[in-house]
Amino acid sequence: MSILRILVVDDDPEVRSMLTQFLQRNGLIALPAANEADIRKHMTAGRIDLILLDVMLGDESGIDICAKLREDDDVPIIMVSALSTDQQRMAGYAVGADDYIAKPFNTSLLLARIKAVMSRTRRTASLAHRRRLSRFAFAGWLYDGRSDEVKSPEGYQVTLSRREISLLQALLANPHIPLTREEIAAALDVTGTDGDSSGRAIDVLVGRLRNKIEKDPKDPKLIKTQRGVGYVFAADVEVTPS
Amino acid sequence: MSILRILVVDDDPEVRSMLTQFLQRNGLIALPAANEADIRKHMTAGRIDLILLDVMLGDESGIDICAKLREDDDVPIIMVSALSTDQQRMAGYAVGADDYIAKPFNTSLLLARIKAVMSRTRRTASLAHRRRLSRFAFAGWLYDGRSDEVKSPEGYQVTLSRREISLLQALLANPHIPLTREEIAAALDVTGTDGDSSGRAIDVLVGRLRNKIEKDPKDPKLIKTQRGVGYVFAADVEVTPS
DNA sequence: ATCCAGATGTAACAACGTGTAACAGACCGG
DNA sequence: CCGGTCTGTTACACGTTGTTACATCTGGAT
Repeated sequence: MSILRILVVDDDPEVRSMLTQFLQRNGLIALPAANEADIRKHMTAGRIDLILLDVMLGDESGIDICAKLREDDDVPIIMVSALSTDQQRMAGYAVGADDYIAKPFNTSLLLARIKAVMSRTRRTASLAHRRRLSRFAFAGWLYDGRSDEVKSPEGYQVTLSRREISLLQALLANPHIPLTREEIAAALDVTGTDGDSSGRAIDVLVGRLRNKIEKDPKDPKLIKTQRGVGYVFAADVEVTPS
Repeated sequence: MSILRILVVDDDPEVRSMLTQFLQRNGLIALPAANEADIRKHMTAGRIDLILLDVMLGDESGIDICAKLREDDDVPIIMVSALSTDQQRMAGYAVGADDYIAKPFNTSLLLARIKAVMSRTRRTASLAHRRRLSRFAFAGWLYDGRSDEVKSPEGYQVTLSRREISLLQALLANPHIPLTREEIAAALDVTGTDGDSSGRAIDVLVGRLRNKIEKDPKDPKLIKTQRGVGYVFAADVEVTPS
């Protein structure tokens, strides 16, 4: 079995250096990266077994990068953050992160986590297939994650706005799991608008998506309201390769 | 396409009860166990898809149990602890735990964690099928747990509120068993309101549900009052897949 | 049998949660 | 410039929920 090649992604050079040295001292190959371009370069240049991906990468969002990586790669990803709030974890899981660890971390725990994730990866032989899955079928509808196209049960293509698609993605990634408005907001845009907004934007957005995909928006069957909690995608979701 | 069977292992019966009810309300089959012997019994008796294993089990150590389980089974294990020290996490990962979660839980995160672990192990096609077990027939009424729809003996759909449905679920899950107000409150809402409320909310809620499903709410036949105890669902309940 | 303290039923009310129409501002293309 | 789309904010309507106050019932004590 070959030595694990870990990609360490952090915009802070000191953290990068410390982590790579630590991993190397523990028998792993550690490659530093500061941003998405670095990640792409390393992954093109050679095999990467696992990515330690910081959530805050200066101008870039680790969550966004994770989501993009997931579109075309199944490499295990451990998200790293100084703030491991539940919302962030949900967002990370929503975009396909394998695990989450908070800074400052116990380095021994980090090693244990890395081993656990790699162990799981090996144990799940078909994990690669799951990570490439990006076509979602639900209640006769079809959402293709690559093309961002949505087709109705009758075969019509339905035009959704950027926000509506993001909301649909968040819901499809968590079928039958109630999502709070904060969680939805976090999944929609972690680094963008101020998350402190106490407005009704999510409700309106949900209403707009309902108007487009529900047979009867006044009696929704797909996106149900869970009073006092938020919204839950109530349809079965089948995920297949696109 | 089977429903997830979760084994809840905790020596504290209150925690066990709370967790199993929460999981059941979310469409999972939850089986309680207090110690290793219980675990072995359940795993011998039938399929277990995932184990929520508390670290501290009275005289027994969850870590030790996890290690032993790993010797001959690859069932996914989420370790649970009130103290999520790094040492404990490391020990858990070292003996093969799949994930770790600290009490008290964010229940949405717990569900997300369960889903993530199950997705990784490819043990489930989708969480979408979890409600197939939950159609309840009683006295001509029909409650479909999948759609949360309630039909009267005359075939009319009756609209129940979220709380009314939760109450009905709790009653249907325990036919002919008197439930105290505290038990009903616990079944209704684990993470919400303070359970110490000495108000009359449960009584009012029961009254509201009676108004909707009793032929004569002043002379209830379905939800009977047991004075000094609480309420008992007096009708026979037949549970079938929906 | 009567009495009564405690238990329970319930109407009324206030606060809260959610749906949604209307509007304004930003943005883009013709 | 104008028109169309997207998006969040605002205001209002309506359903839900718990609290409060009072009426009624009940079971045990006398």
